[in-house]
Amino acid sequence: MPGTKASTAAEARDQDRRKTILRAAVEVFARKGYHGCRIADVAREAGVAYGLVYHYFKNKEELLQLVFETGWGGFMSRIRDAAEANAPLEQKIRRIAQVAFEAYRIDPRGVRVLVLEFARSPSTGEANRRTAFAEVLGVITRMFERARARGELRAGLEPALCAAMLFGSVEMSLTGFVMGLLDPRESGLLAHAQEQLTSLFLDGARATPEDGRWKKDRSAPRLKTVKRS
Amino acid sequence: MPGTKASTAAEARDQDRRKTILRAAVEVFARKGYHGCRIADVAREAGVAYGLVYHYFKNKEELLQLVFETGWGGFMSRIRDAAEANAPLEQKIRRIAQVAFEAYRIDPRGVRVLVLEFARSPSTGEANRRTAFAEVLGVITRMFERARARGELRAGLEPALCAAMLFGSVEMSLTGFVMGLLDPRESGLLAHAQEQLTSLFLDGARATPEDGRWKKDRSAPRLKTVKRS
DNA sequence: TCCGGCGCTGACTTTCGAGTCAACGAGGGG
DNA sequence: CCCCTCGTTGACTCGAAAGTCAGCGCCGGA
Repeated sequence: MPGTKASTAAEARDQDRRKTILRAAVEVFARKGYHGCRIADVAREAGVAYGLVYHYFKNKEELLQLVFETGWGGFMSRIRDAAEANAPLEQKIRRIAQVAFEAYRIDPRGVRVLVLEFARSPSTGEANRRTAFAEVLGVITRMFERARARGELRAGLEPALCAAMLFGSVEMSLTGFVMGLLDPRESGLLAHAQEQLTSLFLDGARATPEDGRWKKDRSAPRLKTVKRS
Repeated sequence: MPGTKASTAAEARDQDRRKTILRAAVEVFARKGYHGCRIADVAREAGVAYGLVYHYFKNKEELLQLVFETGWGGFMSRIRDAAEANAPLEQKIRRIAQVAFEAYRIDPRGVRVLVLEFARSPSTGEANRRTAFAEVLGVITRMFERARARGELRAGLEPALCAAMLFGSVEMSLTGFVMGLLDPRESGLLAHAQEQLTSLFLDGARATPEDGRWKKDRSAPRLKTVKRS
């Protein structure tokens, strides 16, 4: 039936347009932040007319809401996969770190939006960000509860606080990268970050009595200080 | 000289007014966030006329800037004291945690503003928050560098990443409290938080041998479940 | 080639809040 | 007791950006 075919093709083009605009929104959002983001900018970035944005999205809020949901949804599902995997705690934590830093490597701009803008901006009021944090922290808390039940967690540690600390570590590290306070190019810091995060979280920062023990042969133990002024 | 006396008294009253408005600004800011904050709200909260705000402050930006500087400045100087104290790493970390959680206990509203609004909102554009984060992370990074030089830090840990993880842990825990995801009243969680943060950061989350021994077979390809239940 | 619909356009309207300013009145000095 | 100063007031101006809409022109079909 031609009608179906045509309408299908039309719908496909529609979706393309939507995606174009959405991608442009991410771009502008990453560059100028939530407040500095004007619909006119999004339209220009997408190469479409101002009014068209309102054809595809009810208003600015809905647009930004969708930008967020897309990005956050993807991130969340990966985190959830990692946290709910059937694996030892160590592997789960490593995977969580991996999800985060890999996301940054692949799409720094998208991470920037999530970490710096969405996580704290009143887009749909506060409910949104509150829900988002509650979601991650909830998932990770449950991971630690299970770990505790299995005896993988050191005694006396409150799962909810562990979750806050783990996610906080991840998030602030990403913030450091995103803001340029940590330089990803420097001595493979980005690659190192994932392993250090896992290691520090599991075994702590304290020097061991027999310090000098290494899990793995690493060639360059000396890293120049990464400090931005 | 009466003139001096009068002008002094006048100046004192001036400062009172300024403080009243500043305090009102913190209030409104905590309640409605940076974006929802209108000068009209601040004026109403302070019980003064709209125009008077502009007598005491150049513009909205300056007003909010001062709100931040006051709060952040106090926080920073305490953190700096803790990080630069002449004490073992463990004590410094404990003090940093203490500064944060104590601040929350005393003035949740102020912490709310700092943690949820200031830390991530484009107030004076981005420069502000970038500077703020750079400042804390810089101070804490230096703390870890000194610790490493003294042999207090486990080998292979990058100070800048340690700093991001420590501060991230603190910040996300506070976020949890501020957002009500962590309940401070619950079994003394607030008091516990400080100790757990220190303990976990220094010694890790991994169960100790007496908790039940786990081996970390990183390279084992078996993703199959670990039998312990 | 002509027609008709609709995706698309961007100028216009509306809304909203920052920042201004002319005037008011309390209170102190002459 | 009056006037003058200046802190204070809040209605107004102005600009910026969200959101609307009347019509244009592209494209597919006749």
